[in-house]
Amino acid sequence: MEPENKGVRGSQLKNMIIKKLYFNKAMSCAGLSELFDKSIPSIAKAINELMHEGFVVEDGYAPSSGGRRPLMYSVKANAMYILAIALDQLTARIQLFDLLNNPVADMLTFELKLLNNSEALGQLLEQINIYIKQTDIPKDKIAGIGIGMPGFVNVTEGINYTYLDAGGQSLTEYFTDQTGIDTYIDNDSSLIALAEQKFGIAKAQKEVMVINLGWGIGLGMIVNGKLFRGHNGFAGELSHIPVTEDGALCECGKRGCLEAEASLLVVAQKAVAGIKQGRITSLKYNINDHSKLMGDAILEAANNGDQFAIELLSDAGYKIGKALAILVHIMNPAIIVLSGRGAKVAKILMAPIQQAIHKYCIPRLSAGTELLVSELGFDAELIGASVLVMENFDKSVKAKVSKAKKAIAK
Amino acid sequence: MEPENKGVRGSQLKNMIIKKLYFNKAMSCAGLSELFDKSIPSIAKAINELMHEGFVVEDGYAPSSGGRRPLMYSVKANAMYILAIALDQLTARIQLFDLLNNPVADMLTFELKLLNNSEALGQLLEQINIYIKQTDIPKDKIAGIGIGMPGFVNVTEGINYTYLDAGGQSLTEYFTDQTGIDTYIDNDSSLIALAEQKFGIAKAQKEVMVINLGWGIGLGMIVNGKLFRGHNGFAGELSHIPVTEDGALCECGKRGCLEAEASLLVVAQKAVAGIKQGRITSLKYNINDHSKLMGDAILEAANNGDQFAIELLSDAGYKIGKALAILVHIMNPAIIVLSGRGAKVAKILMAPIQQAIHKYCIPRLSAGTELLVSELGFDAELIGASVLVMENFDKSVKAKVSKAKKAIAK
DNA sequence: TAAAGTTTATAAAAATATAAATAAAGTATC
DNA sequence: GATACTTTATTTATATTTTTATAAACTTTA
Repeated sequence: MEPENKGVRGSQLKNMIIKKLYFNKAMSCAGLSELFDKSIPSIAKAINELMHEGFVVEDGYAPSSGGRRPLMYSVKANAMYILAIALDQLTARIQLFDLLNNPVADMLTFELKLLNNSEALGQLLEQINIYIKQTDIPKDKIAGIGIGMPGFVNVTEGINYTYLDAGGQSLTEYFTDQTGIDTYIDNDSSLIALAEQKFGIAKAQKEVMVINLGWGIGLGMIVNGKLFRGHNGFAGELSHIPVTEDGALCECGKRGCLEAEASLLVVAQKAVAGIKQGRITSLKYNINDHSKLMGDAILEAANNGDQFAIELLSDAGYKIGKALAILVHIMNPAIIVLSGRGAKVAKILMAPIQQAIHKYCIPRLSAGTELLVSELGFDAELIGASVLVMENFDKSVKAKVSKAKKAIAK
Repeated sequence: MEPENKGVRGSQLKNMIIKKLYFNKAMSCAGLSELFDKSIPSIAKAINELMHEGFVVEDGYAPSSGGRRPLMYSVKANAMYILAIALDQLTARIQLFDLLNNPVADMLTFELKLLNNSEALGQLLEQINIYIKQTDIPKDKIAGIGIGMPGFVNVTEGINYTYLDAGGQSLTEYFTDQTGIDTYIDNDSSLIALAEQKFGIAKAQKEVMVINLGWGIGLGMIVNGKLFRGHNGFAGELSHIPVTEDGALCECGKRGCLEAEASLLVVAQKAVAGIKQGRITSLKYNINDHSKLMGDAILEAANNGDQFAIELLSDAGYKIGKALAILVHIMNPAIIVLSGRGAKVAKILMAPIQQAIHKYCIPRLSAGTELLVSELGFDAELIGASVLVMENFDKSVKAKVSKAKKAIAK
């Protein structure tokens, strides 16, 4: 009876509603009306259509604020699904979520070396297709694929300049073509920041700095409520900020860079050196051990009270705090979140970081910034990948229309 | 015949058009339609009304881009006026502009000491009222008053925490009430940044850092095309970033802060000390000279080739460059603009600043950022104050309506 | 406990914006 | 140099959106 598509305009609003409900759990017509600056009848019409289409469900009445109670609406969890993928240098994780961020299939983890591995791209695609097939969910029910990855990522072009070279071709185009599902990519630290701001400890905050403590030291920046990437997408390069005069030589050629002084990899190297010099510690150094394994061992040992490990991490924490003090001066964030692999020793890091911030910040600035530890932990990047897809959800219709027009023009 | 007010909705679009034409000189119906995502008839209707109301004029045809030439529309220069005010610690400037940023009356400059001067507020108000009366332009023709001032400014509350205390009352409310004209305030460095991005050398750029080289070292940040102020409005606090280990003691209690090492005031003090020690220079040190006068003398001397002055400024420039290197790592700006009082020696500062940026930045980042010198110079703050008013122009109608509603509710 | 004031929801009429058709004024192509 | 194609502008019919009025559900106050 009704036309299949009611034009870009109407479905634009509906997509905006779905997106908002994904992020905000439940809202009333009145609330959405206020938010989008549309009349209540317009919202009510859109909501009714969305209910008929199976995207939205009624979700009970909210408490009254002095008048008639609003009927709340939520997104229907299984209306669509999102495929989230998190890569680090060595491992890939794939996980399908529903619209309430619940996993709807077991997570798939597999080794995927990114550095100098020309087959990585093909391997990842293969695993994605296998994973989707195995979940038995039709592809058109998957709203999109979000991929978080280390390296310098150009989000608009969909290219990673560091890893996963597709011969200059856009990675997003590659995956979109090969899977038939809209794909979006971003830097791992950026996605962790996104996750913390949408569903984590920095929820709804507008100025948030998220530190990704891993083998390197990453920074994801939320500025004015949105991911900030800078002019060329290279913003947040905290790793090469100087924290000591004439310190260790960094790969970049300078001395005293944060990454060369305080990354988990450096801490591990210092641990190995210390053991060789006979430091008493519960850490065992095996000549065959990869320093990345040593890194994990240090986190364990520190949490178990090993003095040497704690000492090393405290030293690293103080230097991180010094860099954060500079960051606070420039950005004046509401919240700094410690996230990533190193978040599990956050309790040990907190004190020296906070101490350095207080020492190196003018009080007015340090007083305005709260230092918090991630609660999402290891899941942050996957959640962030999921968020990335939904962030683009309301844009997709318009983009597709203009894309189609361009294609026709050719 | 026609109703006076055609509702918030229609006039909202018209205000958006006026604002856009103020910033962009001339645009066509088609261009505005694309920009605001409104149909051409809607735009045409609004434009016609604006022409009847005397806000907009036809501005000839633009060259064809392969079809019928678009008829361009511009804002009518004398449709409204803007009162721009620029304060520094010692002096106030008042200037009335038309909508093409042309001065429509002589600039008024007068001494106004901000520090520990409880009468400053009243004096400023008096001069404003005198100035307006003298121009003979009716108040309802003045779109707003924009005031730039040093100190920590809370823009939303309209309060300056450092100067011009109005007993906790909002400065914007004070001036709006006392003059009958909507007033907006902001930090001087922020307004300089705004001016550079709208009408200066960084025009239309989205990621811009503007350095206000004055007695202190200020930073105005344009992020994602908009002024960035941070969570508490304190962002861009470049002055207390460490640039030397164990350097000069700063007012803030730390050592080696940029401001304590490289501000114009410090350079002046170093000059005085150097002369006392017998350095050969064209600079003359009079025991009665205020060090601020010495600062101006140094700028002169350096431009005239005085080696000592150049040496002092080069040293300061290198330290500023060191701080900018950090800024570039974090913000990845497209452009850094040198502006403010010190811009007149920019040619001397450029080399050491650029040198330090190259030395302390990883190449990928320094390559993406251009270092430029302001062309607006001393006018920047006034232009910025004018921009501030127009930035708020499209918001005002809605804000007034909601404000009026609140007032009625009481 | 009744009355008054809020907030939310729905259904009608009224206002507004848009798409489609048409015209006008160019450029590019053969 | 005529024809086809672009881009811009105007008009009209169509579609959408909002206002206004009304009702419903609830809190607060007298």
